[in-house]
Amino acid sequence: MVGRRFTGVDVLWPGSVDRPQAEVLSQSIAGRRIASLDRRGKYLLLRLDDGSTLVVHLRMTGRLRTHPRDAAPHHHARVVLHLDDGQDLHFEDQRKFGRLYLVADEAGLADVLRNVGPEPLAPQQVAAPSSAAAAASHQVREGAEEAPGPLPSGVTRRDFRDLLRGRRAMLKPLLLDQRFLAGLGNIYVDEALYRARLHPLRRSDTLTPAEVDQLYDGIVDALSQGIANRGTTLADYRDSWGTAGRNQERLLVFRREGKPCPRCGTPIEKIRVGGRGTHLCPTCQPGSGG
DNA sequence: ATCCCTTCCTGAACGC
DNA sequence: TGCGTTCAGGAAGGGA
Repeated sequence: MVGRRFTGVDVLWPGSVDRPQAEVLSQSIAGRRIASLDRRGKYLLLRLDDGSTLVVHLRMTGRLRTHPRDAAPHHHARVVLHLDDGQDLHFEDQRKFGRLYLVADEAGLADVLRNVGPEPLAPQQVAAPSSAAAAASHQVREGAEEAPGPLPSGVTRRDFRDLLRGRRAMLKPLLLDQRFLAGLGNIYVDEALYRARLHPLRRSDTLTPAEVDQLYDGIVDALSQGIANRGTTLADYRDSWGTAGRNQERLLVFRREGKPCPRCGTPIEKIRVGGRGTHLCPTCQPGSGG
C-alpha cells in the first residue's frame, strides 16, 4: 500500500464512513498518496502525503482486501477505494460495525483516538512495500505456534502498576476498556486472565504485587501468541491476503466451555461478565476475591 | 470511577 | 421445511 495513490472512492454504505460526509471523503482523498502505515490500539492508520490520515476500525467483521480494478464488489463491500496501480482496496464488513475516518491533521486524529489508552506492546516492524521480503514475510509457517518469546512491550511492568493505581473495577471489564489499555478484545482478555490465573470477577484493587505482574505477563503473552499465529479465525477473520489465522487452534479457554483445562483438566466454565461471554478454569482461576 | 443498558448490524443457531 | 427468537460483540452515549 505504501507509495500508492488514491484516485477515487465509492461509498456503497454511507454508515461505514464516520467522518467526513461521504462526498467530502471522496473529494479529499482523491490524489493523496499513502506515505506510511501505522496502528494505535485497534485502529489502523493510513498516513497520507498531505498530513491527513485515513483511519480504519474493523470492529467485528470488517476487512480490507485488494481486488483488481472495478472487480464486482463482494456482497459485504461497503467502501471501495481506487488506487493508481490497477487495484482497488475494498472495505468489506458483514455486520456494518466497522468505521472509516478521514482526518485532516493530528488534532483530528487525536479526536478519533481520544479513548485509546497505552499500548501493551511496542510498535511492530511493518514489512517494506513491494519487496521479496514482504512477499516472504506473509508466508504461513508450518503449524501454529507459541510465541517464540514475548514481543517487546509498550507499557513496562512499572507502567502497568501505575495504570492500576486508583482502579478498582472487575478485571474483565477493566481489560476490555480501551481507555485503560489499548487493543484487548474479548478473546485476548479471557486468554490473558487464564494465563495470569486470575478470576475475571476479581477486583483490580485486590491484586497482590505478584498477581499484578502475572496479569501483565498474561497480557503480553496472549497478544504475542496471537500475533505469532497471525490472528484468531473463529469465523470470518482473514488477513489482507485473505489468509485465515491459526491462533484459534491455540486458545486455552476461549469458546472451550466444557472442554478440559489444558493445565489441570477441570472443565472450562462459561459465565457472563458485563454482558460478555467469559471463559475460565474454576480451578486455576479461583474465587473472585469478594 | 464504575456499572448497566441500549444502539448499531447480520447471519448462524436454536425452538417449535 | 419454515417460521420466529436469541445470541454474538466493539464502542459510544446516557443514566444511575
